[in-house]
Amino acid sequence: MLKRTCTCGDSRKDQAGNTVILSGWVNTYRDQGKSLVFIDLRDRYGMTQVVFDGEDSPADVMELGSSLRREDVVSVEGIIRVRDGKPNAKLATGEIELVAQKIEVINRTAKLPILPDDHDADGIGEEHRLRHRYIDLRRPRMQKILALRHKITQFTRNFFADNGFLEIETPLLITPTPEGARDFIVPSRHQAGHWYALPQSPQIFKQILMVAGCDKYMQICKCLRDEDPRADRQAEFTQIDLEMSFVEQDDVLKIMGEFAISLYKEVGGIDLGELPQMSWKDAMDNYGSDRPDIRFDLQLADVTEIASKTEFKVFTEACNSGGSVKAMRVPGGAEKLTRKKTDGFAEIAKTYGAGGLPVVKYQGGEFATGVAKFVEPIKNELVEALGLVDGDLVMFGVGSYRVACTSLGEVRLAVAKELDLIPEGMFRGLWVIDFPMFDWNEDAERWVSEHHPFTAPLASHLDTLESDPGNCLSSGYDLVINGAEVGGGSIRIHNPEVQSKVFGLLGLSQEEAENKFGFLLNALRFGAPPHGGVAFGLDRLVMMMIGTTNIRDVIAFPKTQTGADLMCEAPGAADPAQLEELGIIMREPVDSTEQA
RNA sequence: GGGGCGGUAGCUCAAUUGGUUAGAGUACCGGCCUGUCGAGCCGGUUGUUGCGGGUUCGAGUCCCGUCCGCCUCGCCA
Repeated sequence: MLKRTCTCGDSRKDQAGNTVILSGWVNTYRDQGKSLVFIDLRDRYGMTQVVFDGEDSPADVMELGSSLRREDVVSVEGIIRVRDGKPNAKLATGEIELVAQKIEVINRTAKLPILPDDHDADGIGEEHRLRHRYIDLRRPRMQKILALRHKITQFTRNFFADNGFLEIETPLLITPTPEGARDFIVPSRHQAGHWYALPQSPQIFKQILMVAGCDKYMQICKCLRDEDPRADRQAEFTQIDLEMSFVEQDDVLKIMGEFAISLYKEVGGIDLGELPQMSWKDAMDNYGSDRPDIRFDLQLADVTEIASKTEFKVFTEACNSGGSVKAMRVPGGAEKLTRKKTDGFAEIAKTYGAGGLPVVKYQGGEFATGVAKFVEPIKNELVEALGLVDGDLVMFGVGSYRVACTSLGEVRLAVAKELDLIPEGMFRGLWVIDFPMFDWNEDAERWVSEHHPFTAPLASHLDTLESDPGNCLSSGYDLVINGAEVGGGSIRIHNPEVQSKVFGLLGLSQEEAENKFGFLLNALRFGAPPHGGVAFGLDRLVMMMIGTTNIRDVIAFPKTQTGADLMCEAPGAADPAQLEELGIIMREPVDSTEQA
């Protein structure tokens, strides 16, 4: 084999005259006739133009050169020379070319299902890209993403190692636990009828590592949650998982904030600025979200009290049933937002549980259109409360507190997009803190954890844990950047009695708690230090730095909406003998030959 | 589980109101061309219109079912 001496991204003008060997894929060929052929040879590092020239290349090399087609794999030995023709400004190697002297055609490609060069690949359906991922990943864009992801994990390991964290692995085959997401489960052969669960996160194990005296732990680990995916999440994803002992909330936020800021700066070249803290209540009140996008203003105001003075049934019903009316002033919205557009925003509000989206314009000192006649009696109060100026438009979020806030909060994001209020290239992050401990679930008629069941109540709220769980605040915190949750964590409960109380509030009996979480409760009984930590979503960090909203772009071998790997065709049928061994009987036989 | 969009050549798409032999670009094959770089010019091969059923003289087009992909609500401690 002709062994390469440098890569397709290396050569520059000052190496003219050198003999080198390049190996790679034929990105494109340009056949100019019997005795002049160009190919762009591509590898991970770049592209170099190779020229087969009747005057300078041997005849047999010339002939092989002209037979090359896209994605053939070749090694070429040749002499670097400054290009005869114009340089190509698009290539780092654009000033030189390699004059072929020897060639080895290592592998010719079969008929290509898709083409990998970025220009052609832009329009290729994702289904084809996933099915033929080995070709898709050759694209420079995908190579760039894989490299960035590597840089992020590398930076992460270095940062935390420098700060005294130990990287410790935790098991993949663990015991199923109640609460949280749906588990993926794995049958046990030795104990037929018993099942492992795959971890939703290493949460309990990292806490136990703290009890075990490890003090500072980190791991870059796969987490698995059998829930329906979205554009920015899928069942199998990766967390940067961390835990620290003998710390309070501010200690954790300090070092994790330093990590985030330096990661964005060092790897992404992005200035995050400082990371302010905002309470969950303020985030909900002012931004209608627990992950507020603070790159633009457009804040919400509470006008419940004012709205209760109207005769507008939509308002008064919400007010009388303990709900809220939120208002958002859109500067200049009276002109910019047509009826058609506000109708579109109303659809968004409805998606998030609101009945609709009352709207009113403020022009010439009067309310116009929409619900103008209903809000006329509270005009002065509204103008003052919202600081309305001529040409503004006001949107109302109505419903329960959470519906009023979140529906209008989602509309806020849509309005910002519509009016182009989000500055390009800006990154703004913050810590959202002081989450509620619990949220009341109507269907189950019980409290559910806002964060997770191991989150400690704020010390100042410990007394409300049992007396008023709905108003008990936790020491949970989320890192939010540009409106996306990129990490979250909490100070954990290190007292077995408090942990038992929380399990009790979540509807787990003492017996169930011992049954399901006994090992954690035991660990807490044998000398648990105060501890807390964070988990960052690695996929989201990569997405944000590369500027994509598609999580599959940042995962080498991602899954589809139905959890399939189109390349290896997982999941597949099991061999009946395997099932027999595991003691599993299928209710209906699965056709193992089935094809899509 | 619900809602929405899509599936036609290897790929990206077109195909009038249901109407002749389903087209174009690209890839690939052949030919021409010595400075191209998304090369160009000429010619050619390529179809279970996702799958199954129905309506009709006639279905890519209409109806029903189903599969796959994407977006989304629920869900994601």
